[in-house]
Amino acid sequence: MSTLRDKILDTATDLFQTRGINSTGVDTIVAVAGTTKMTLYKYFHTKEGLILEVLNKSQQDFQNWLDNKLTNNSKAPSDKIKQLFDFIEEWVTSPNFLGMGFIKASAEFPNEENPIHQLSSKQSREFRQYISKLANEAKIKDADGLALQLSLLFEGAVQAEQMKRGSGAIKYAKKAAKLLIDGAIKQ
Amino acid sequence: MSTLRDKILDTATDLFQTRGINSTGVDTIVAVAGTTKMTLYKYFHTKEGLILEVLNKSQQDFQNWLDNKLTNNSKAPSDKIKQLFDFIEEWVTSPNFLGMGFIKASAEFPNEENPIHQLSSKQSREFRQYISKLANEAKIKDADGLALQLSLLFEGAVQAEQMKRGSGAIKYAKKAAKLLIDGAIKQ
DNA sequence: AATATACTATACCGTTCTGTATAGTATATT
DNA sequence: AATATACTATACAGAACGGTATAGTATATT
Repeated sequence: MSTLRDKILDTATDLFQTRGINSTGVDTIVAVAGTTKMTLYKYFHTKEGLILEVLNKSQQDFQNWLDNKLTNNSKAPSDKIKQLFDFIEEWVTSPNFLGMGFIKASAEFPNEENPIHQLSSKQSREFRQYISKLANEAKIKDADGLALQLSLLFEGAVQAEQMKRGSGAIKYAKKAAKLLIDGAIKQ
Repeated sequence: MSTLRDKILDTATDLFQTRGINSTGVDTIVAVAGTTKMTLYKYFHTKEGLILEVLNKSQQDFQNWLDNKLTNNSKAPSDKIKQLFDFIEEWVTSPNFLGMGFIKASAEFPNEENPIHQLSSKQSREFRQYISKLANEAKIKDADGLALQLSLLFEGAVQAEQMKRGSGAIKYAKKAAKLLIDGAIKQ
């Protein structure tokens, strides 16, 4: 596997997050990555293809990181859903945090017919299903309902943090999540 | 007051929401509005100026609409915060709903130094303060905390609806909001 | 020594972008 | 009749956009 391909992917990921996708030209990407357009277009047939790969890799990285955190720290199977927002807080408050790819992408490509919007929407749905799985393992009755609510808190908190770094929104999202989870367990 | 200026403003608002801000050129705006670039640049000195005015007007319209709804329907002063998500639901599920301007704009202009990002951030903060005022009038102790949590639910639900129209997310946001409000009142 | 692979360098194509310059029309005011 | 105002029509400047064509280099494989 070429290391240049990864370099382009990583550079694009960073630039898309910090400058926006539409505001980042391929000339900028190759200049920062230290390569040329010919190489970029060898690995990624179009800019749209590159964007889709960036989104996929970002989401995979996040999901893998979160799943490892939860797996390595939970004793009982019902611990995971309770610890979820602890690790989300860790992720959001990390100095490396640049935002959530699919949230920004869906805003830049608002048309539901657009492949980038569709991928974003799919990733959001899959993340919600992941939370739903955690809720099910914790024997929560309305697992899907709780998962949807937690995902709203999550996306709201990420949105708040994207607007103003260090907003502290995640602290309150965590509190709200605890209340909702406790309420759902007692049912 | 010129009617053409308003026509340009309305057209830009619609196009920015449906196609994205960066993806909408001024040529498209004037073509759809049925005028010319000379007229657009007479009223708005730059595209950035137009964007800022579009965001301001959108937010004013939304806030006015919401405030009228709440004022005309609340008997006791504490009713407003309880009815908040009823009207948010009405707004989100309306066929005219195209998303929240400042949420999309902040994603398209992620740099916190950017004037458009800064306006978006300010609008989000002001909306949270508005909710905070409602919570205070309802004699809720941690009014700011509750307002922040409700704003996270709000932005999360809007985000969800922007990703997939008819997601039904607002129903669950409403339930969660009721739980959080009741919890905050009992304290 | 010959060949394949990976990559660089550079120039270019056609299009779109924001913004302006120039000239002309239609309508209302004085 | 003269003038101001609002607007249209069109062409263009200068830059940036995505994407390609051509030629050449450096390295490893056979």
